[in-house]
Amino acid sequence: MNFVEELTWRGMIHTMMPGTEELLSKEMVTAYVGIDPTADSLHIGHLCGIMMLRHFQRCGHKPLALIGGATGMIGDPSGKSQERNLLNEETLRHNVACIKEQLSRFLDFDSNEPNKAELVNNYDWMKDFTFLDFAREIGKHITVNYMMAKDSVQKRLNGEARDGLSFTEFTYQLLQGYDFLYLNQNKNCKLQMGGSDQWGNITTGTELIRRTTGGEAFALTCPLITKADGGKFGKTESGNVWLSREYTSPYKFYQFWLNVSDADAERYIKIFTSLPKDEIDALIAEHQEDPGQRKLQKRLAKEVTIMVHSEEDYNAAVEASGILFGKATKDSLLKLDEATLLDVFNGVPQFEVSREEVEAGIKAVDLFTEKAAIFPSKGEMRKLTQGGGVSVNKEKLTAFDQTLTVADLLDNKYLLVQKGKKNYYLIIVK
RNA sequence: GGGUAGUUACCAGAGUGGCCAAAUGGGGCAGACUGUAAAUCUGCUGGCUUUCGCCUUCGGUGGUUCGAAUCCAUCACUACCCA
Repeated sequence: MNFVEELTWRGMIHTMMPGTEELLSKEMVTAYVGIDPTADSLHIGHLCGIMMLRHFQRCGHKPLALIGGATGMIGDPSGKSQERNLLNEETLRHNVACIKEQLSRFLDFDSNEPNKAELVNNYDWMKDFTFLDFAREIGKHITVNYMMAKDSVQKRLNGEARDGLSFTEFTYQLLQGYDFLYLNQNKNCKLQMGGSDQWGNITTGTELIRRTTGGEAFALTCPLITKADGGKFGKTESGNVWLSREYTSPYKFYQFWLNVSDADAERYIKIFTSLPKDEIDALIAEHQEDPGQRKLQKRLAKEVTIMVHSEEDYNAAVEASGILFGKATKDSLLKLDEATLLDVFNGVPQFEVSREEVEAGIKAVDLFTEKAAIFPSKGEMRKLTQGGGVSVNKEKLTAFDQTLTVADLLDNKYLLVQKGKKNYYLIIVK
């Protein structure tokens, strides 16, 4: 199955420039996807582009990951970004290193194959490019009329929520276009991929290449990942879902995928796993027969967790989920030995308090707001408790100022607090 | 440079001297029901307080007033039109 066929059945093609498929079938092609290094970890919003590169490499082509060290400083006007801060070089270097580490789980950077992946940073070729040179060499090839016609620009100029567009942001598409030109000339890169929101920026690049060097260049975009209920993909109540375990624990990561709705699961498993078509088709059929089993979600969560983290992390997450969401009671918690308990709660936020404070008996409110930052305010905890949303050791808290003592501790050491159904916290008494 | 409109909570958006911690909608969180899903119903959604109440908030600053999101002055920012 060739690259385009692969992406097609996976539902990962939104728009493709005519001629792309022919190009891919006649030679090994180099393609790139851009990534902004605004943090030292990728989040799952980046995953779609990365998966495109991964399939690309598996189909024998050469993937480039472009880190937008320069463009990331400016901010893409498509989407509602604010003016961004300049990243200093040190931060940038750190972020690039971390991102490369993460990318290496998906792409092969180290082989001796001709199609090994490469990482490039546009800061390297933008930093010494002066404004005058840029204006003369790049700017003169593209008309403002052309740039104005872009959707991302039009939206800011005439849309419902028009809020103006600074010159800096307006220039963004040219900078991105120049990246493509540079890679086209220096790396023989002929294809740029990205999310459908990047279409306008990408075509500025192909246009620029056509007008300056007459070279051939193509564009391919994937659909924006959406949720069936219209919410933003990749966000939970605690923010972005990151690939780094520092920001999103493997347990939480696993839970995110497990909680995907039926309506989304079919699309996601095609996009975010490398499972072959017949296997996915079989899973979908099984799932439709008995959706309550959530076979799709479980498999999706398994594949992605193993790919991003590891088999051990996956097993730990499954075990923890079984205990936390199974028919656990206070009794079953008491039966766990300490090692298992700690293992299970590895990915759960933990707080330490001193033994003296609990020995005297402490009100739950004080413990959960002052000693451990489970609730931001007492009022919030009170309201949630009154609504029946707070549990301690799997038993609902009846009053928010209920007094807790040593007798409530598991293993004489731990307190398992539940905020809502899905948010667990472990308090360790030292 | 000139003119016009505007800046209210997470977002959108009402409120034009006291009845305003501020309508309504969306989003978010929680409860019930379920399958850790969706849909539906219910509650909450500035802080402290069991309630009463108190404190902080309507772009910034200063003023008028017994009392200001609301009136005045001034500054800043944004959008649109003209140059």
